[in-house]
Amino acid sequence: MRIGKVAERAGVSVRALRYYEEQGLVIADRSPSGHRRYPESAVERVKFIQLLYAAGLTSKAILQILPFLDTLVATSQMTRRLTDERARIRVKIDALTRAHDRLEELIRLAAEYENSPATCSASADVAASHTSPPRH
Amino acid sequence: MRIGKVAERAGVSVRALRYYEEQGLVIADRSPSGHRRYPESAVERVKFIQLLYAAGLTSKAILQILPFLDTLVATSQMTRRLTDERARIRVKIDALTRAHDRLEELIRLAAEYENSPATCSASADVAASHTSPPRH
DNA sequence: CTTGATCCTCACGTTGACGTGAGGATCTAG
DNA sequence: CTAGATCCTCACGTCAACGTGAGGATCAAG
Repeated sequence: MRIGKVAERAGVSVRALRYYEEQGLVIADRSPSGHRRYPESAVERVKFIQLLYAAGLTSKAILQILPFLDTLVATSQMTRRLTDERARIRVKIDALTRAHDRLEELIRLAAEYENSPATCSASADVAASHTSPPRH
Repeated sequence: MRIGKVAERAGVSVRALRYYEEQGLVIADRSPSGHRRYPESAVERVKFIQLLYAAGLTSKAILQILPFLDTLVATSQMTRRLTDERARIRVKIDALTRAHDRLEELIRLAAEYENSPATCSASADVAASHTSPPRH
């Protein structure tokens, strides 16, 4: 498959695919004229790479993990990498969840304000609290 | 309070605080000699800013939201900003969760391999699947 | 009064995952 | 066989949230 088709089917840019090759994430052989040729499996591989990028992994970290997809051989080091990244993702999910909940709290306040703009100033302390439960 | 103390208590660098001021996120008045003076409330404010940064918001986006913390006046535009950012965070949580689950799947495979390296090649298709459930 | 800690303002450096032409070769449909 | 689509390789640009000195003023304690 040519690079444009892979890009389209995987939902990334052509430039991104060249970058992935540069980083060693995807290997493409070449046609006699030098054009990249990808196997069908490249599409799923790129989607997986995108998944990890979206989770905040760096290309170096992805490069450490990809061999497992190819060989399914799990050294203890590979297992540790996988669990380490999973842990990192968990931490991020927790941080995002805290931010989400905090925004939700503010949105509730905003809704209260819309219902009765004049009588909401008593809730001002809630906006300043960070983790503590309501202390009225 | 001086900048060093705020940095320490909020868990950020002095440079970060200067940057926040540059972005209009935190206002500090100055001593006659030009040193920044922060109110106590600055610590919580900076922690809130950090929370939003950690959730992937840009300083511009945070700048749009901060006035609500100060005034607790919710225009319809403000409410929309809050809900928009909450939605964006949700999307990120979902993406992270997908990556997390995928890694978990791989970790299970790795564990299987460790238990019986020779008999696991039959699971090779699992590593290539993306969203589909086990189809044995 | 002095000294070490803390603060100030420029202003350039860093990092990662690409974007964006420049300039040119190759492919493919009609 | 020709033209438009697609591809190639450099190689510099981007953006955001700071890091990192340089060079100098200010503060707090003894």
